[in-house]
Amino acid sequence: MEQSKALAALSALAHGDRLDLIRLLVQTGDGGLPAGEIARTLGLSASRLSFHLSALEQAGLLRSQKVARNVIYAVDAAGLGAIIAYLLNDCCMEHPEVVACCRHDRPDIPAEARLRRPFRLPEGQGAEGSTKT
Amino acid sequence: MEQSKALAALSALAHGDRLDLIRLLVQTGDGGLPAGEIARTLGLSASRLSFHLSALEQAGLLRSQKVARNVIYAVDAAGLGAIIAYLLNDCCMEHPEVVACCRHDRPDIPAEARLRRPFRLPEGQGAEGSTKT
DNA sequence: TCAACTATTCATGAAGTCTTGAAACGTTGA
DNA sequence: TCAACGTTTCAAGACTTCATGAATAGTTGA
Repeated sequence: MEQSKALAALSALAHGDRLDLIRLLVQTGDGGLPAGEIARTLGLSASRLSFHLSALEQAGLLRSQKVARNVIYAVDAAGLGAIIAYLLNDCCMEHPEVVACCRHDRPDIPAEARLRRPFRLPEGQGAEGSTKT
Repeated sequence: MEQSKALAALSALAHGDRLDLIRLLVQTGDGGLPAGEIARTLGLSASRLSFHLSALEQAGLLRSQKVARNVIYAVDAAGLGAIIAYLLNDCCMEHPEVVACCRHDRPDIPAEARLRRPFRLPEGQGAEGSTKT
């Protein structure tokens, strides 16, 4: 990963609402959520959410897909993994103590917390199958 | 780790010069480097470097120690590990694909690259043994 | 005590980001 | 065709961060 992309991802993550947004979408899983649902859940105005969503999508941390009149957002796991890998490997050179600090197990996170609230579209509305530009 | 601390750390990391600074100090190891040496290595003005150093130290990513007329800076491995752990565990809930993306081995980083250029003080100048406020 | 050295702080202006509300755009169903 | 809906875009102002050079402060050795 280039440094410029890493900087874009770190800047995108350095904001409370956007961190909440990532957490929500990680919990939701690959199905993702439509923008309006995210706005209601996080209590954000439509325009503010749209601003945050596009910041995260431009940074490669989210994917979006237009479905009917909704736009469904989901985390881009590869993008999230890449920025963490950048910090761990490129930046910290796999420094043994850094690695030790962040690779401890977390038995306190129950498995069901990881993929809750899967989003289901109303019947009859299929996905378009391609990622939005 | 609280979200406010994570945000401070992410903001501090979202800057090219500061990422270079972390990389340099990770490579240098626990001995650290004095501010002037860092400024010369990275080609930064003294005031600009001081600004970046205090941003990183306030975010808990560096430690400093006054030694003779120098201030020696070194990475805070626990702090660096904590922000990576925050992203991986608290934010991404150990999402399997995210974890898979960032835990691949990196045999391309030679071991000697991790702790090069250890800094040695001129003889007779001992450390004060306490971290600067 | 004084000059040299190391590092930090301060003031200034430039540049960038954030928030808000209004307007615009495309989709859907009547 | 038209109104309702979901979402994005835009403009303006508030706020924050950044870069620069000058001033300040502490340490050392003569």
